[in-house]
Amino acid sequence: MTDHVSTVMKQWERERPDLDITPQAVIARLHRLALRLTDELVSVYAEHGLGEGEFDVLATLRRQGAPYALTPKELGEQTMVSSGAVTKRVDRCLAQGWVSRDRRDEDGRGRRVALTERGRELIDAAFTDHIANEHRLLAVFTAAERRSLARLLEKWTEQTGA
Amino acid sequence: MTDHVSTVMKQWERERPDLDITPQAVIARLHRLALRLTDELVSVYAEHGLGEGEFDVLATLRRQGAPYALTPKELGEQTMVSSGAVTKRVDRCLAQGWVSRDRRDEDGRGRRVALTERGRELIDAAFTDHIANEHRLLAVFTAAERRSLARLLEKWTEQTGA
DNA sequence: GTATAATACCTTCCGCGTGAGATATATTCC
DNA sequence: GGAATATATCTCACGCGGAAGGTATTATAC
Repeated sequence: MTDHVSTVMKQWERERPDLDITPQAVIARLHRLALRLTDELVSVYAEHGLGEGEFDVLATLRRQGAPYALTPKELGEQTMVSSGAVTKRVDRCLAQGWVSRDRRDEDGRGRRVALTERGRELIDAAFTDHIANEHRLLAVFTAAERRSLARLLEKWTEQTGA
Repeated sequence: MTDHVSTVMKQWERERPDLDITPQAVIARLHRLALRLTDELVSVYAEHGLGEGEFDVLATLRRQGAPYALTPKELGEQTMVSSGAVTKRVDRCLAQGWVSRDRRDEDGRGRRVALTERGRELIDAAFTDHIANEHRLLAVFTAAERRSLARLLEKWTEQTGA
């Protein structure tokens, strides 16, 4: 009860006693935690010379299975960023030789972004470290707590439609 | 089990059976959820003409209680952004007449950022809507689930040191 | 009391994502 | 087949935050 969010909540209870600010116990904490976790995850990406956007692109391609390819549109849908962001992220990966970008024969409008051999090796190494990092971050919890947390988040996700 | 994260996890299980990717059930979901929630919260700020940064500044000042003032340094510590970001956020609030920024007498290096009357009225209205929004977002859960979730997040926060 | 260091804030440049619009190709409807 | 529309991608201007460096003020050491 001595963390930042608790302090903030006490301030609001004093200043706005007309409001029930209990949701903050969940929502504010979740946001702070997400920020903190992002920093932790990004630092591992950085060890492999990857930014968050690049990791996102390479990992998304990798998990599709061979031949590790998607269109920019699919990439954007799966990673939840705008089309402009996809173009730039792929540009950066392209400049490093991690992916190729070709015209698709079936549809001249479409492109096909695919992992190169170097890209696949890189993301395999980075992803291995990434998962180890996630295990480390979750080490606080017992297996039961993890399941409980996963279930609650899943329920929320479903309802909220994310 | 049909949400995006579940799909992604199945892909990884197929592609990297050497890894235990169960942490993703928690971490990936938490990140997606945080993004989605941020969008929901920001849309309410926007109804009051506020961006996330401005809301953050005004709310932080408001919850301090009268006279609703902090130094830029304190503001940055509480909102977890860089000093450059504080300057710009305060600049924007200043331009709208929501805060004042004066030199402090005790220490000529320091400044004192304070809510104006207009700023206080604005954040009081916006914060009321904000809390209603949070209640709406948490309506999925029973009271017990909320407590459970809050407790798990708090435990994680403490351990991680956020 | 003066030189040095520390502190608080601001300025500037940069990277990244967004969103609107531009371009190229494909589809549909007559 | 041609016009209108739809689709896929890219381009560009913008906003925002980070980080490094600059300036002003205060504290410290001698």
